[in-house]
Amino acid sequence: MANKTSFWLVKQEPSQYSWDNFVMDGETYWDGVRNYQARNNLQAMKKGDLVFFYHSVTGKDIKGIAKVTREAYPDPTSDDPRWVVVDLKPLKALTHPVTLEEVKIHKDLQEIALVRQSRLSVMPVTKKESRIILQLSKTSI
DNA sequence: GCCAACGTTGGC
DNA sequence: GCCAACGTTGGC
Repeated sequence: MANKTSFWLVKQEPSQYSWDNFVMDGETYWDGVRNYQARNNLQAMKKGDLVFFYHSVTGKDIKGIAKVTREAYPDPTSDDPRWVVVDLKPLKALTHPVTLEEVKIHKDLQEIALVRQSRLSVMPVTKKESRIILQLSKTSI
């Protein structure tokens, strides 16, 4: 993995758009973000960055990793120019999905935005946190 | 189903 | 510009 690669995490309710839907689509634009903080995170994504895909509400676990294939551009589902999307492509399903519970009990994941800011839907993940999540998931990239 | 944590809206 | 009221998200 390139050292400049940043990690992110996006949340989605699987009843609306699950990891399996995403894999079947092959590639998608990440639309519907209507929150400035989440939007700013989308805009900060660079092509090649890696994005954890989290199932909220049902499942509450990190299912897989996606790759940013196109940087932020205006949200085609909105007339409002403030909102943007990025293109994401599935990279790999996690061998072992990492549950919110596992994240919460890990002493080095106490500060992760997923726990601290439960309502944010697009958030940065530090390199250290990413390494731990990958370890917990028994997945290498 | 409840509620905490936020974000947004609108009256002043 | 403040703040109360309201709406939404998401964990429990």
